[in-house]
Amino acid sequence: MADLLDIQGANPFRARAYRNGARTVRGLGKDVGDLLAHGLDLTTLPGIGTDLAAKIVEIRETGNLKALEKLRTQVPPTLEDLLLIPGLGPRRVQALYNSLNIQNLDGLERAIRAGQVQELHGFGAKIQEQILAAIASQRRKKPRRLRSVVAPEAEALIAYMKESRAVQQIEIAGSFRRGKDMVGDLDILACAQRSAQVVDHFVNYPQVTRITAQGNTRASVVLTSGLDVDLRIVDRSSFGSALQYFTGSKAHSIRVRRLAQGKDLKLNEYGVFRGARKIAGRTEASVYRALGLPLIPPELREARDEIDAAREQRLPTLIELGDLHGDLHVHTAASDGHADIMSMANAAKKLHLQYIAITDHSQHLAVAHGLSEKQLYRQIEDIDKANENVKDFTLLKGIEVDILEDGRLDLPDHVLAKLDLVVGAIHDHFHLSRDKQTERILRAMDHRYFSILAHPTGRLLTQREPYAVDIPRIVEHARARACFLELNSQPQRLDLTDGDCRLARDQGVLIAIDSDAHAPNDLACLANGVLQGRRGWLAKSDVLNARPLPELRGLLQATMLGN
DNA sequence: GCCGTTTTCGGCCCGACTGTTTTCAGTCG
Repeated sequence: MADLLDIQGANPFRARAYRNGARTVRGLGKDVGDLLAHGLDLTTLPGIGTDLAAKIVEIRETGNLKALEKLRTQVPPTLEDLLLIPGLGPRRVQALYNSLNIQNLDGLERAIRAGQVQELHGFGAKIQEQILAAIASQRRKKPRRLRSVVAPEAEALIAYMKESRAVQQIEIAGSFRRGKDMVGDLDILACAQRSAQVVDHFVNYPQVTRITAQGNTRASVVLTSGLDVDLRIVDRSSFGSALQYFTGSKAHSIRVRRLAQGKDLKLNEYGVFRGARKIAGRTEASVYRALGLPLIPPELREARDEIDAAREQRLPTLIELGDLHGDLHVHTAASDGHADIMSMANAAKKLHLQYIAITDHSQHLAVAHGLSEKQLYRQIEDIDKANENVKDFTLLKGIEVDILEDGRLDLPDHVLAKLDLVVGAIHDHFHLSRDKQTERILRAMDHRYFSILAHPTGRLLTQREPYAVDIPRIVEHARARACFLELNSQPQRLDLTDGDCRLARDQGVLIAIDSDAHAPNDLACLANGVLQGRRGWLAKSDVLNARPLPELRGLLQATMLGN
């Protein structure tokens, strides 16, 4: 709607209202349809008034939006493709359509080659060149990448930048700093007095294949990997406000700037100003303080309700990696892992953990050499022996047991009864209906020995969509059943999502942040899970494996006795 | 189209870079 309204030349603030509303819905971290089903009045959400609320209801009930269909009869929807070309915004697309009746990429290319476009005001040789290049490479919005894939690239670039003496301070900002599981590009903020020198150093990074913009205080490049990187340089006295601005999210920034406006202040990347007088900016904390807020951690800056929470002094103290005492989902070579029990235990000890649970696969998952009942009995003996040989560390006996299609567990009760915990997981029949999949999981959770639901949506980022499942119902059931949900720390999984974690937290359901390690080095993945948990507002007290061993044992036993 | 601790009308985050201009519009983040 917003794109088409812009092209049509409608009131730009009307188009922006649609974008704001869309951003609110996208940023909820929950399915807006679920919220409607639970009776939420959408007009209580920021940026959603009676009109947009009614349109959302219409989409949910009819799968359609009449206003959009009508708009599409007035503005060819193929014009949206033109907006994806860098350098083409609504005004230029509008000019192309109105003056030359250009409706799609093919028409645009023909018109440029025929020399028609250069007749238009504002279309010089450079822009035409740029458009042709973009059409040739079919350049669309770039796919987002796993944060964990970008991380080493980012570290290498930062190390390079620090070689320049002109760089006084440098920090990664953007969605990377907010800890998102996927990032679109890399935003880097540096602090320097001779900024042109830093820009020069940056664009000469050997991995740079293309410079897309270069000025005195900012530059944009593309690396050989295809990653877009933006660099911004400010003076030391503005580092905090620039970091706040460059970290985003966009929606969060807009709300913070509005808050400033309401206090007769102006916030930009150079600082917080009262009239011409700068009252803050050196640190992020000073910026938030000037607005009457405590420092909001980057992971929370998604324009959900963090600003209200900050104002009311009810921001959580977020979980940190060092708060974890153990890991409740670890594999060994007995199934599809690559190391034995003692190797995993020693690796965990090095990370200052006090306990891990050995949870190999069960027999149904043959491809992972899942354990039979007999093999599991044998492993239980192995773990008992291993416990005699480790000091100041405990190995818990567990299993990652398959949840069968009908919701039964893959191993008989008499062997599950011998374990400290039972981690249930779905590894097949991903395409059941949402109701069936949810019922399947709920039934498994009702099993008397069920402790934790592993990777609750089965998603594999960049590879596989989550299976259809009703997370709010599962959270509600976990609360009633007093069992636990896993936040899987594998970089491609990271389910529960941040929004799911928040929901569980709000319901008082404890989350296990597990590595799902298949090798000793894999335990380091816990850092990914902690970051995601922070995005889900989790405090230490919300995390099952942040409990010391005696307390953990009590909670696990209560789960079993509860049946 | 949304919103309100001056407001139900009249505002709406704010600045850098590019290209095409001779002072700025469009785009982008």
